[in-house]
Amino acid sequence: MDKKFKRTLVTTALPYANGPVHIGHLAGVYVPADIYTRYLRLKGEDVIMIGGSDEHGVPITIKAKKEGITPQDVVDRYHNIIKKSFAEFGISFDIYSRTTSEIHKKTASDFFRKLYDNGIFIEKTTAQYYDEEAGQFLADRYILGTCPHCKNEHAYGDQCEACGTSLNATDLINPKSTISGSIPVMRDTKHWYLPLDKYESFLRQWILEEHKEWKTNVYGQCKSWLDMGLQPRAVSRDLDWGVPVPVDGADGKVLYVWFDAPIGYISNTKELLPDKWELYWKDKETKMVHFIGKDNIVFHCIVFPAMLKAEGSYILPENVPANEFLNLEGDKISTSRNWAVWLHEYLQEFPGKQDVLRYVLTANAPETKDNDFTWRDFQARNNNELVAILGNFINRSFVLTHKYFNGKVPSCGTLTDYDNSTLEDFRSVKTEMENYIDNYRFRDALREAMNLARIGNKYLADTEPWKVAKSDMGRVAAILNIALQISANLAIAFEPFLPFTAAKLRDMLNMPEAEWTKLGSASILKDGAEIHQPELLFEKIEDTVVEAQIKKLQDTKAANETELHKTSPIRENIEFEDFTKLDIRVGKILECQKVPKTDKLLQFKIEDGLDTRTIISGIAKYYTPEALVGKQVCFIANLAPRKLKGIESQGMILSAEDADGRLVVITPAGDVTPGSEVK
RNA sequence: GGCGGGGUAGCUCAGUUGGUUAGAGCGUCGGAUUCAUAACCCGGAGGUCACGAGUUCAAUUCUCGUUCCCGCUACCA
Repeated sequence: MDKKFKRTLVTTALPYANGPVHIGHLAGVYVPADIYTRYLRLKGEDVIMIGGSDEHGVPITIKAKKEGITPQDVVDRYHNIIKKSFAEFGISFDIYSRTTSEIHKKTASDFFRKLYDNGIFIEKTTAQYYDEEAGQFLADRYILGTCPHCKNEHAYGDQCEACGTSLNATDLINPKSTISGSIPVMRDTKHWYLPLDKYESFLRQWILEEHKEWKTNVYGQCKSWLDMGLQPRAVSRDLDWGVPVPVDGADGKVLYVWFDAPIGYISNTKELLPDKWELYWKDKETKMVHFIGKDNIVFHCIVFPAMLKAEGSYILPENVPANEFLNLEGDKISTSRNWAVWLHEYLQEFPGKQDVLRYVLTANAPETKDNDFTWRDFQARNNNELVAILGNFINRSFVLTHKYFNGKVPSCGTLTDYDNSTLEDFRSVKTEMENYIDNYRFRDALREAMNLARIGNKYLADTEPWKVAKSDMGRVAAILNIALQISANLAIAFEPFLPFTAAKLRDMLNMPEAEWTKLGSASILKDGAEIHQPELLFEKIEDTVVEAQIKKLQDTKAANETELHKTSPIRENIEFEDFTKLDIRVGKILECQKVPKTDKLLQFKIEDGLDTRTIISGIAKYYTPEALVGKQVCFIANLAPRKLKGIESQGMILSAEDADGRLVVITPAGDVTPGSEVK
């Protein structure tokens, strides 16, 4: 799109306030967004960058319950950590607010109400678990029961953490409310749905036809969703933590967190600019850009635009430059496994080194595919690039100027052909960088900036002012003038990427303002202007420092291993009668085949002594059908039948689960008659 | 299983609307140099562009199949 815009609205994915921020968040969203915003500001454009914490949703209420504090306590804690660390790291939000703010509650509520009044939503009544004692509906996470898969008695309604299986609340055996401990009952509840299907043709046209320039990963995923066909999505939940549904008779219902969260972008803009926020959200000449990670593509490209379109008065994003994921030392970053480099810890352990991390995360940003962050790479990029190329060039320019010209910018006089070709080289950097940044290619833009320093180093190496000084000081003056002009250019070029370093460098150069328009100019510094003594911009990072970080991660890994291999405690005793209710038998596998269109399911035909029966079992990852035919297995014969992928499964084959999750079927040690009871 | 993204030099990654010698940074080897944080500068080596088939005068690039990694989605009685 070659449209001309008057202003830019940059939004950054709202971090979920149930944990601190890590390098994956930074590389995927906040560093690129900050670079983009700083760049536009430097060009003098009208731009605002919006951020905030996402503070609603079930996981936060669970965490609060676990720790015996209120949800508000939880979000207060993490919101403050996140906000503080962002500020310290130099992410230059115009506002960093939160979805528990009053202004957000009102904005989200009004937004819902407008769609409601316009008859956009579909109302649907479904049956869900209800806790009669507590008088409320139960989110899946609030229901505990026995996992039908691994028999863990502490499985949640959405997932069994013992075996990793994702569940429906209705799957649980002996469901119990975690709030009151009572047995929940099914009760009808009404919810509102956004009919995404009605916006399908609009989205098709808008994305697939009008935004072919979006990144391939973004465009591809949108196309995938549109081709699958969109379904209405519930926008409300039975929960007491969130924005209440502003409709009569909706007591105990709140906006579903994905509906609530993106509206946070609007609320936070309102909070920042109470009088002119609409300019940024409703004027066609505003360019809205959502910075997100790849896990958020659907919400920002399909769901949120459908919401905005339904409302009617808002603009839609011009681009959604989603990044892929950053791995850490070869493994996926994981909050729950503590496999991460946490921003607040980094800031403590590497004081004053914000720009080093910003540099590394940008130079190796996951712009087109998942990338890997390693501490060795962090060290190498610092020592070989920031110290050796950028820091060193600045230092030698300053040292030479102080040595030969008492710290005053010498006048350049007449230029040689070589001087001119060097000036030519760095003049083009501005256009190159603009081209890259305008297309969200920050890694390439950063490389261009670094090339400026390479040009400088080469220039000094080729012109050898320390030799020329013995014969021709006029020539030395010209050389150092150019070296200092390159330094001044570096102070501008690096400002979006390394704001702390750029500020320090400007200070050393006595250069109060960085103006993007001057990038490429060889006359930024005036003849005779005084420059300060050089300070080192970067320092080497020693082996011991990165080794300590690697050790820390290894310890985490070891702790996770231990945790994984810990045998779970024996559950509470049951009566003999409870045991006799179970009818476990030995059966012979007559036939076995994979259930089509599934990864994990095998379908068995089993001789049970009286007849044959069909059983489905999720062990396809560990057994091929051929390997099991003819074998004898133990199975539960009186488990209520259940349909899976349209096939009725009449029982459950017993397996042992190893620490790594591998399933091994239980077979009798010797052949027995099919149908024999297991006691 | 379906869909999307990816598999390119020792490492981390670019790129190719199909066309001679496929790039960068780092690492490595060699040279030069000493203003500079043992830094900089110059040069070399290093790739059957995941695998197999097809289309084509020509495929790393297009098509199909296989395989591995990541994400979304279905699924574990």
